[in-house]
Amino acid sequence: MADIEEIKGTLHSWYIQNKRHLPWRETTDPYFIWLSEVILQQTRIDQGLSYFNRFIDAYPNVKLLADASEDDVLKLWQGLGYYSRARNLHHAAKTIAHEFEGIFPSDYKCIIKLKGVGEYTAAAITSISFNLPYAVVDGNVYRFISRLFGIDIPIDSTNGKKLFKELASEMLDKKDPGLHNQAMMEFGALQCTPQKPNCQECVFNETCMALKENKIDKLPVKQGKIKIKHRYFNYIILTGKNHTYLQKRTKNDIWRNLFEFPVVETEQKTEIDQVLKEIDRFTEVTNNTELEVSTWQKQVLSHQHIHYRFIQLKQTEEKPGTENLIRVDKKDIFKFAVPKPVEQKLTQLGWV
DNA sequence: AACTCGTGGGT
DNA sequence: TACCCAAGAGT
Repeated sequence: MADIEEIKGTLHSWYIQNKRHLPWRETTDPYFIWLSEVILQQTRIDQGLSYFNRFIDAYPNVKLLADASEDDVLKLWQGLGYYSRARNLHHAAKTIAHEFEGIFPSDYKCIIKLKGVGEYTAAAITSISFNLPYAVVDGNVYRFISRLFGIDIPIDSTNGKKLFKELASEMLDKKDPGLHNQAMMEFGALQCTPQKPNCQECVFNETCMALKENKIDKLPVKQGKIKIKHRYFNYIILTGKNHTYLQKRTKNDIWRNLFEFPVVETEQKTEIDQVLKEIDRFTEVTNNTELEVSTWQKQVLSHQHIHYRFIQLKQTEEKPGTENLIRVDKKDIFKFAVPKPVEQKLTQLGWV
């Protein structure tokens, strides 16, 4: 095996030649680095890039983000998923504005205390923005290191996390930790890819243990397997000529603090009549005509499959419900952050 | 420490 | 199709 210094040099050169040009690589401002790192958590660059640009456009500095409303921040985050990131981002912005006078903290211990900033993000910000020697360990780094050294300890085990963090720290180039960390991740993302990496043209194809032992497709090892839960949402669209009703999801559940049509959740695909009984919670069915029911569709989440359909009831006589329904003019619906199934329905209806 | 939180792309 | 995975964090 080549020594660590040689590996670092090879990686460094590879990065200089192959790195992608991205907006957050044009700056070391910790606000922009932080924003990009939170957006990119569990998210591909292709998916997050436009969100980054919209956020720095809407909130050019941390104070402006802190002064925004959570509803507005969530609206800008709509479609990106893992909405706790947006809520925590906003919360942390307020912390920085109020406790640090709007100046982004520069040491690891302060940064990692911010909501939504864990070990990975704290290491990324401190190394890239402040040139501090903290090694990042993300999915790319796990994959690259496990293959390079032929390590089959599960990356999602306690021992595995500890070992990979130690190895990443050993490999870290303390003279340029920011460049090194980004090189590790970029290499994992572009060269040492999850499926079918091009090992023939890899700069480490003579040092990589996994390639030598023909174990590329077996590394890294993951032990955890998630169990999928099925849920059934009957969305009730109550409409008048120019309005409808929305609710805010305030429980500790998926899509927390996003808006949606009032929903009747059932154990399975229930008969319409059964659901209609529940609708009396919202309004009186007898005053509604023209019932329109969509087919079932499915939204796949990490741990859940949400089966959903829309039951549209056109009201001839307005009867506001009893359960915190928000009466919304159709022309104002675009202001609300909504989950993907609702967004698609709104688009189909031509309301957004 | 296991579980939960979205969405989209690739095979 | 069904599965994997993606610049992880909070509880």
